Amino acid sequence: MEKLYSIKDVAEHFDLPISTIRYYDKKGLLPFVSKNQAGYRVFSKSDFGFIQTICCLKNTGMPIEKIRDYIQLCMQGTSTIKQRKYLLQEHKQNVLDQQRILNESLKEINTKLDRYSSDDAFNIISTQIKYVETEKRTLNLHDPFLTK
Amino acid sequence: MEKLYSIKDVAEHFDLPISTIRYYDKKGLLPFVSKNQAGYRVFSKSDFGFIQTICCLKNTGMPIEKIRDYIQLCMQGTSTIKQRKYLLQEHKQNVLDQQRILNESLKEINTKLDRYSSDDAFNIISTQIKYVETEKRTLNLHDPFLTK
DNA sequence: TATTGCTCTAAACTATGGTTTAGGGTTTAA
DNA sequence: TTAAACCCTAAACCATAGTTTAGAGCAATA
Repeated sequence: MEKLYSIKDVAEHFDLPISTIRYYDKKGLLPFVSKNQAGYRVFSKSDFGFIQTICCLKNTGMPIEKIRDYIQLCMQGTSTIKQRKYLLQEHKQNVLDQQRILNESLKEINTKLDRYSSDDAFNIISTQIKYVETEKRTLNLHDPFLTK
Repeated sequence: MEKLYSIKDVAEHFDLPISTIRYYDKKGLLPFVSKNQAGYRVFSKSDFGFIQTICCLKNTGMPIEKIRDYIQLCMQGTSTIKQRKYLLQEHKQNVLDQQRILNESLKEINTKLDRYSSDDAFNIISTQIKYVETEKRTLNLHDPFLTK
């Protein structure tokens, strides 16, 4: 049941441009990929697992260089389990931080959307504008609003 | 109680480099900021509100150009409320997508961390390595593991 | 009043993560 | 056996989001 896959197969499976896969290979992210006699990359099923991991780390904002470090640790066998664990624990904290920031920002966006969607949106925004204009005038600063 | 603030004050408040604030101004994100006779930027309290919004959009991955568009709509007064709402609704969907991706990726990371933290980590990883090596051998591909 | 610290612009530079192009070989199917 | 579809590398190119530098002016204080 074992099968070989081309770079195109991989690109389609992960919805990535072929050029990106080549780029990742050049950056050292794909040391597990073989090449055939013609110099073509040939992928096996287990390579898909590694690439899935690469996409997961990429999607959570890990820089290419660090992904490469992680993959290289994987290639060094069981002796690097502790290092991989530390690396992923640190990254997990980054992901949790990103989630927190995203949540907080989403609240701000929802607050604004509620205002814009309110029946009273016009009056709310008008009042805000007037407040800013008053403050700017008091401080002798230019009125930033373009409403002539 | 009205007060003026320098670029340094703003930088410290938002924990941004001064150079970034100048960069945002150059990119058109800060049309509400005045300058004094010496050409120095002077910020008022209400400017902090706009900049808070800019940071919120930046933190959720909105490109500079789109933030500029949003701020410019704000400066055009109440007539652009509907456009602002659409812009933010679209962006909110992006944020929700980001959250989904982050959640899914976090699950994968946790799965790996569980493995690395297990008492049986060594055996689990060993077995995985052997599986890959067998597959690669069957397909006549090189063994990517560096364990001599 | 002079030093220190703050500010400015313009332009060059950097980092990251790719994409595109040029030139050329391989594979498959009609 | 040839055209279409694939694959390769190297190198140039691009976009985004800044940062740094150079050269200069303003402000506060000892």
